[in-house]
Amino acid sequence: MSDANEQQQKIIDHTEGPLVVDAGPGTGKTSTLVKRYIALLERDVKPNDILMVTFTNNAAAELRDRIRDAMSKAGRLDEINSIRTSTFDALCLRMVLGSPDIVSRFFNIDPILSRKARLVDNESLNREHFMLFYSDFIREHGDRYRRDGNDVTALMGGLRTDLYKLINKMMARGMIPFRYDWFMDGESLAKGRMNNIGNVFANLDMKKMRKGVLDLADKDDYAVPAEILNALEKEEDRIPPEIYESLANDDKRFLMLEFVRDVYFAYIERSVRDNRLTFGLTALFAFAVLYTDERTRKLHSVEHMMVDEFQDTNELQMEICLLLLKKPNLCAVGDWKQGIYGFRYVSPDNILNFEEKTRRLMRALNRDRQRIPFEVPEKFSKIPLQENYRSSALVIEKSFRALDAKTAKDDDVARIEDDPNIVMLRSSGDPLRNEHTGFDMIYGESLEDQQRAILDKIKDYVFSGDHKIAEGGGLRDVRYGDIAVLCRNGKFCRSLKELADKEGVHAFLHGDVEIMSTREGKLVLAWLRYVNNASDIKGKTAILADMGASLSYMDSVLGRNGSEGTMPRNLSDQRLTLLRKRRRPNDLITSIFEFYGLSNDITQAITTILSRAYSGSLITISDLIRLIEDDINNETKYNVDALVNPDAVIIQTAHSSKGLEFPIVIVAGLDNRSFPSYKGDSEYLYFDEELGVRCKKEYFSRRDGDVLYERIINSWRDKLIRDVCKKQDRSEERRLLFVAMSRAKQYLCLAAGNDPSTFFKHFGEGDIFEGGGYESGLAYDMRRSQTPKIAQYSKRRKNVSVHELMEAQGAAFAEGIDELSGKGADYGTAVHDAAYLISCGIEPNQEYPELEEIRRILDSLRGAEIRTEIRCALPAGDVTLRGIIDVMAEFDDRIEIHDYKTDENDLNLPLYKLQLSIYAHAAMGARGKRAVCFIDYVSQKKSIEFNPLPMTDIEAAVLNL
DNA sequence: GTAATGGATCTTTTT
DNA sequence: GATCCATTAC
Repeated sequence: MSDANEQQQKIIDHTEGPLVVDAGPGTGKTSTLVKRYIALLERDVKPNDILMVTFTNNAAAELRDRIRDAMSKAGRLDEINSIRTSTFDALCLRMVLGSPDIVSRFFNIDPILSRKARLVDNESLNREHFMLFYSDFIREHGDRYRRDGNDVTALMGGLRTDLYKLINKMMARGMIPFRYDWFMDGESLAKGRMNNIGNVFANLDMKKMRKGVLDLADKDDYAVPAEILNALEKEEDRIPPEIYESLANDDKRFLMLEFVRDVYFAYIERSVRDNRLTFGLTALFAFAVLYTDERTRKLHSVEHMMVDEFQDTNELQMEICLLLLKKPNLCAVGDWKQGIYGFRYVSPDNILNFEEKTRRLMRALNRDRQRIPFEVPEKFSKIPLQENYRSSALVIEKSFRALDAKTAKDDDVARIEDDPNIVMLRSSGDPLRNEHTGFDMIYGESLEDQQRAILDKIKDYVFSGDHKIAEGGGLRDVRYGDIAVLCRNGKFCRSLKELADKEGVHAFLHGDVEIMSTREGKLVLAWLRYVNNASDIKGKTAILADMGASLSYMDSVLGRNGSEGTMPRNLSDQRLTLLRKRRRPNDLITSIFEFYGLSNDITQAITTILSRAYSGSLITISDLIRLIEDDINNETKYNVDALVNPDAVIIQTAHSSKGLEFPIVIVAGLDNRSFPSYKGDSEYLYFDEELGVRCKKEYFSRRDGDVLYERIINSWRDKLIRDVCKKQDRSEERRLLFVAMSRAKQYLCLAAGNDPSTFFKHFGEGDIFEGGGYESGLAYDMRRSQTPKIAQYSKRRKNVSVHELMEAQGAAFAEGIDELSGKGADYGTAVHDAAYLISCGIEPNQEYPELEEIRRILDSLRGAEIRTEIRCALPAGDVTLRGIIDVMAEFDDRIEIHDYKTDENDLNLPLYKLQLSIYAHAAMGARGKRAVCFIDYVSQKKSIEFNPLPMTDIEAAVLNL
């Protein structure tokens, strides 16, 4: 391990009292943490008294490995098994299951959590559990919330999902309900700080306010009370107190708050009764146990605590940290600039205002008795790490520029040099990185153009020879695996990956996938339905449609055109086989995939998820069906452990790139409204620090004679508050851009489409560094930087179908193409369709003499992964050739490309060789294996095997166009 | 100059 | 259904 730099050493030596480490990207915080750990041991602190907390299992495991390593080097082998590293969640679970009975004491409820309580990590199942509980709650207590001309039950009827989300947010925020009130300051948090922000109203433009109210009064789906309008009439230039009062508080809202609290509390009670934990509940209960029980506190508390990624902690986690300390030795390591998890109710506040928050929380937690056994420390230290060992000076400079990029045209963001919280870094890594570095910007005229420009840029990095990677003190050429493309959203990732496959660029998509919406997921759903109920039309239709059955065929099979209608024999047989496995879902699902010869990362993930759900709380096949349907509806994503090709470009979201580094990074999709994203909170029920718990809808009733009109309408109060009083904070988008850009070690590139965002323009328009005050005194000069010329991707690639290309190859062949065989083109198509059905395991209802040969060919491919009718694309010259491969069989060592021909002679052979060679090159590019071609003359019962023609022949053919 | 209107386009996810 | 921005209206 290399020596620590000056600042790192300060951190290592700082062993007494609270310490915040501002660890920007690439500053070596993990190695500093490891060294600090060893330093503590050398001061005779026992391993049992040092707790290292991280967020992910990976991070915890890595930290543990590195500490072990360092300890064995330091000759401390005897203590190696006492290292305490943990994730927050594992730590909390251990504490809860250690003293489960305390939870009931804290909440004063009858049911008692048992040691066998289970943590359910499937979000769909948890949501479903909540919904079941909620229906029971409404049935029993719904009437309570219909009073005083209000009906919260009706209001919430359509907002159940929002309610579930809100409760989870409140957990993270440390808002805890009791039966009749809230824990600590929960109530004032729920009500919001409206009373303290009178000055917000004082500064409001009365004209704007008046107009806002009057506009809403005119609309059908709002109901502004008459007294508010009257008040507005009277007061000319001052905001009438009635409006102020009505915005801040009103009875309707208070009944809603009561409802939310009661549901929240009853949900906790029910979860305890069902012995069922979620991640949120586990943390909440861990806090409850620590807060209540001195014994548990003593059992788990430590003298030293180091928390990594502290900017990602929420309020509850920070409280748990404080309750776990014997002494004020909390070392919080993180970087507020990388706080990008606001949507999980985390804000960089914990690290930015560490001192103030610690004081406040300690006071609150010790208010009635001393739970934290020390006084609020006098001194809080903050040490920044300023040496960056990852990136070139250029990359660092550009990354920091992200922090003052405007998120909208009129955004007035402070320049980074004016922001006291920003600590500049110097590049201290391999000096070769500063020689071989670059910053580029590219854009295209459309989304696809942008993605093609990205792929071209990748090829340029890899093949032009203009770029070198610094490694082990030397230089080497660029490989695909050095490059990462970081996008704002998953959709962009997926479409880019698709295009990369078509263009033969080796790429690997990292990230969670909506696996239930894939073909594999839908097949399982269809089969489960069909197995569960032999007359399930949806299931049967999906199975047949997947096999490419025609509409008329499906009608006859499903008995829709008057006939009896039976499923094909092999399908009904398969159903019976599966039915016997209905109690063994793992086996059942595996068999479904086997039937299709499917075995890949997606099938793997689906099998695991469904089996796990089954072994948990689900019992029947209909439960599994519901789970899959839920996941499809809710677009639930699951992690898929894909096989990683070490030499492939990594495509992932900017969020998931946190903590990683790559020699070359392309930040993609810097498009207007996309990155930065302008999308606001879509929840109708939400919590906001200032506004408290609010609802965008309200219950409205009007009595007209004997008739009562009831409606759920938009809340004028909420609309006004958000329109007039709230400005939205998009700083997180800047931090996300910062995270993405600072992953790069040497080369950085930004990409946009036809409508670039403010972020993209920030780096492209004019010389933004001119006259700037970059007198930071650091080792590089920012003003030296050039604004790059933006290379536009102008030439749009033309798509050419393989058949067009063949037709263009001269008169000699043209004749043959039009009449594929003596039997005509229609006949050829019919045979192809039948062949497709056979490859899917279905017997076609029409028999052709050629099918015997086709069965023989498919038989000969046993052992290979067979895919049929695949679209493929191959860039050649300045066009992209596209076509459909009849059969592609992938063996371990090779790929076989087959194409059925019904010709009676060999006249078109040279042309077909060209056609299959194109397919072969596309397949070789996509799969990285050699390919062999087979022209299967199924009418003549012979196959011609050959090696694909070289690319030069294909390019020559393109020139003939 | 400012206000009203219309068009385009819309996310992230450890445990 | 919200929200920014460009265009039009005054």
